[in-house]
Amino acid sequence: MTLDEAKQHLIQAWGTLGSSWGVSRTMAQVHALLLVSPVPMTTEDIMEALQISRGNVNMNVRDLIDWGIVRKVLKPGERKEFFEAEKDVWKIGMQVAKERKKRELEPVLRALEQVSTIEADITDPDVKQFAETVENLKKFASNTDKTLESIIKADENWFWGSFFKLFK
Amino acid sequence: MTLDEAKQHLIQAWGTLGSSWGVSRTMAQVHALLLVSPVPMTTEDIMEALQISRGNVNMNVRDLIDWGIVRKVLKPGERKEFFEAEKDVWKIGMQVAKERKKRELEPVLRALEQVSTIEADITDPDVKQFAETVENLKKFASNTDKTLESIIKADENWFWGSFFKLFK
DNA sequence: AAATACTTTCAAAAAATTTTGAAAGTTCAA
DNA sequence: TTGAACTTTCAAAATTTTTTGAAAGTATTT
Repeated sequence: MTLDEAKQHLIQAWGTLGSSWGVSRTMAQVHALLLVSPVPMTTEDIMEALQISRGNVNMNVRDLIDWGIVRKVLKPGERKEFFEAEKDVWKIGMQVAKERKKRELEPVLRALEQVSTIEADITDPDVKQFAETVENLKKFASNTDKTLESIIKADENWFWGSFFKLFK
Repeated sequence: MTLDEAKQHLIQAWGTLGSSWGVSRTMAQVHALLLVSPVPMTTEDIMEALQISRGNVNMNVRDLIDWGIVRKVLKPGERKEFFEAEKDVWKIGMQVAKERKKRELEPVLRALEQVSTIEADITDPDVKQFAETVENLKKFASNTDKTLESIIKADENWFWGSFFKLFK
């Protein structure tokens, strides 16, 4: 397998996997492409490499930037914008965990909170059962949320931890 | 809010959230419906409650059974099949973690493994960079995999743990 | 064996999502 | 201020996913 073949493979695989992770194929492919590119790429480079339209590249790159795993790079003297992916896999993982928590977990919690304001006859066994199920879901979701939060916080503290050690 | 309104709310919310979790809206709704139903439901009940077709109910219920979070229940004397959701939220979480690991993480690992068989000039800095990125992805994915595995194993052992204590 | 009461399948239709590309918008140099 | 070099937007088109419903399949009763 040559380097280019291997890259092609990885980009395709990442794209396929993207769909099962709830990310569009193209967004995953753009990410993979930038991830394995040794240098930042322009919109045109990405269009060329993945054979997709300008608008498509623009939207997907913007989304990746929103996710915090791709950065805009401006080269002095160049008008064009270049893009590069975060290469530190741990940072990518943390960023994705953070975003998914925000986008997926927090809405669940809000929805459960709203539903648990049900004011009905607690003696009704059906109401009791429902309230209990919702309560359990809430506990589970909020535990998951807190666990993720502390992992993320611990990771962010790591920097400050080493930073302060310099001064102790 | 009445009980039925609260149930409707939860089903709708679960459906919306499903999409961002890579699960189809309807599958999530069927799951929510069964989760808040105090009794097992038939295909017809589900059709009626969610206003969807027979085939659709059949497929989504089958998928939920594949995921291991819904069970077929046969009532003596009844020809129809009834369905009920696993109500233990921790068990649901574990089951979902287990399936997602199998369906999402393991394919990533296989794809990375395949790509890392690249046989190219290691002195080429581009090849080196690529190999390193893939290596890091592999490490991260396999760490995640192992962590999940041990949580799942620990959870499964919990039962045997208490079971053996009875005999010590 | 035939009728009945179900469940499953799957091709076609509908719905949702993604992609395109041309037009509008922006930025900057001259 | 104008024009060149880019980026962004968005309505329409293409694609993918989901849903439907009728036909086929299966099991049970008579």
